[in-house]
Amino acid sequence: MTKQKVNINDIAEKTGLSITTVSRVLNGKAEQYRIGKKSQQKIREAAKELHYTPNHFAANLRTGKSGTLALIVPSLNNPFFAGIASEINTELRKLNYITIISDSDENPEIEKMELQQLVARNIEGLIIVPCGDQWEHIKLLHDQGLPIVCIDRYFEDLDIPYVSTDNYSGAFTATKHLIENGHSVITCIQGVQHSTPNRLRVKGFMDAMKEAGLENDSITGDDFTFQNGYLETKLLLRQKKRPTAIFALSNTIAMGCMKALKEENIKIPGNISLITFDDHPYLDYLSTPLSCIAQPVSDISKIAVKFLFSRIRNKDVKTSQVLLRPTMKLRDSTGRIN
Amino acid sequence: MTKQKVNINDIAEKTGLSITTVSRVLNGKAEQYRIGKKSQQKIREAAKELHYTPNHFAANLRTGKSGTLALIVPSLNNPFFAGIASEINTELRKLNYITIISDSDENPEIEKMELQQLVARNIEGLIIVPCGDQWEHIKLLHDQGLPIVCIDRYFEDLDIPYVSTDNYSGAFTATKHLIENGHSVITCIQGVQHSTPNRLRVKGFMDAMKEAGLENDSITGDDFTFQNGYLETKLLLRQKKRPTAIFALSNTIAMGCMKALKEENIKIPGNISLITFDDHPYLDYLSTPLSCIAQPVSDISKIAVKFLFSRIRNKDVKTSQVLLRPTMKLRDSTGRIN
DNA sequence: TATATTTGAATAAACGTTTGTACAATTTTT
DNA sequence: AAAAATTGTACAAACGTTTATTCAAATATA
Repeated sequence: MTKQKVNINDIAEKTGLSITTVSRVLNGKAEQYRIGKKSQQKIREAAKELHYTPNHFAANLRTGKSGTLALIVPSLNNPFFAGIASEINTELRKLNYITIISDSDENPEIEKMELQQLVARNIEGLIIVPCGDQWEHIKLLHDQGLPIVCIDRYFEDLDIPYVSTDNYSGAFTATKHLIENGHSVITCIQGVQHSTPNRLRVKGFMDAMKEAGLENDSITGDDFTFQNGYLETKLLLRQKKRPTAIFALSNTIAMGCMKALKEENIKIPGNISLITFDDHPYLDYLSTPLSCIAQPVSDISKIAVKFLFSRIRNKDVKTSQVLLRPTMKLRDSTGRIN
Repeated sequence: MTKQKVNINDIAEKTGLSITTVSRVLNGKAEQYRIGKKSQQKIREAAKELHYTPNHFAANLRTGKSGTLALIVPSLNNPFFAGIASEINTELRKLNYITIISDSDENPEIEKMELQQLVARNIEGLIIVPCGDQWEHIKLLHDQGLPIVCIDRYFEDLDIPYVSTDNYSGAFTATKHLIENGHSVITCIQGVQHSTPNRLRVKGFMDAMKEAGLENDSITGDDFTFQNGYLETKLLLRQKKRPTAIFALSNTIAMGCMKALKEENIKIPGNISLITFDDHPYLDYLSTPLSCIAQPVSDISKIAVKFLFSRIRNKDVKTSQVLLRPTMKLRDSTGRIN
């Protein structure tokens, strides 16, 4: 209502200089083009006075650069991903980029559509937790030169950079811990089956079992959700041969387990032991503080950003792929059995 | 590397039609401008074949419309805001808008800068949880015609639309519940003091106390954080006259309380009762399941989106401001005292 | 003094769209 | 058969920047 948006032209008029000069000063290229000190000051003052905000659309149309990065996660409702989103968002802001955060809702079709949208918005880079086992659409963008890094979930056989947790070793450690405490009938409740982290966790679990000479056919579940954890645990408890320990492959799954166990009035770790992937502040205050394999969320985020920028700044940097060691946090949910 | 980006011109050339015609067809204005059926089909085919993706920057430069909305929250790390962000993000996607989620880190300066950035990106609307008590920068945009709706926190005296919880009644109810259970020495640990929800919650607390004829000088704290809850509880326990109940004004604060209480080996609700604002799935599984005043997060988000769009579609709709009733969820953390 | 160099700034073309206006060609009406 | 209306499409300007090129004035050099 008051004034229309101020543009570079208004400043040019007000100062009596050309828009070229204004643009250059405002872009910090004053020195490079030897704009006089006085002119510089006049321009800067006018800009401030008129409350000038540059129009990114115009600038980006010209330069092709959008100053925008994207992050796609499978679900912001999962505290693990929310944490990552928060970290990355602040990291990227520091670098003067805006981040568009998208939620694929664990649905590859939505992921593809979002990606389309983002590309149309000329994103300069992408950090993604891919939610399916299809990689073509991602690979395509990568080949076209868009800087991409996968986090958490990734594609082992592609040369797309990634940073994730050493899921295998995490799962192996957790399982071994249970075994060392005398458990031999252990059930693993898994998440999205085809995802790399899930596969490696399951492998870690199985290898640890095998190493101990235990049979390991007890792997169940199919989603990183509360519901999955709840349902599978309910079913588990109806089995003839109940497990003495459960290894939940995520935070959310573990919560579902707890609900089921509570309903059935089964004590942790008295009747059953429980260990989970992913840490969370709440875990410490549960009726039985939950032991877990904690992923280095903050490091993952920071390294992902680093990888992304080395790509952005130098397109033909060689692919970096890294797995970070998780740490086991023992609390009270895993007990000894004889 | 392969092909450069395809534009409307390429399609025009390929079809032998003008870019005007191409543009019109691709924008669904074919009928309006009576473009022949054959031409339409040729254009659509060519677009598909060439993998055309429109350049939003160019389009938006021309139209001034960005197809982008923004959401600013004080902290994505707070599960309450993460939940809201997730909800809103999916709601807005359904409406074919992209959402830029920003985190002001509870810092008004950052909030202002983010807002600047967002405005430069021509956002068409804003949903914000303002983090300070300054409203000028927001009011300014609102007056300039940018559709804005505040959620959770808002400014009572301005005519900016908002949707929030009836914090007063929530706090009143919670306090009354404690009083009815025999508590008379109750401490309220508050969050960001100047924020409207906090003020109203404190008022609700005080009024309930007053109504019961109890003195109510026990209000402490200054931040919606874990640390604040922890520290204040620690201090509280060193007082000569310990409270028998604590009313935490947020989820995060309550977690801090619990940590402190645990450290001091004080049982809930045996030695002290605890009730908090904000619900969370975890609350049910804590050593003592936590009673709370649950905010209707999903409704808040949905209504906010609705308000925003009525503004977007009709600039001079009258301001809507609404307060939603919270519900008290009684679990085990509040006990009777004699 | 004439020429070369430096300093400071402007002109104009692009970026990829959208859209008001114009205008032939065809069909309908008079 | 002439005039009017309809149909289908194109031209060209605009959106707000950035930037390659050009150029005048001031200063230094020969």
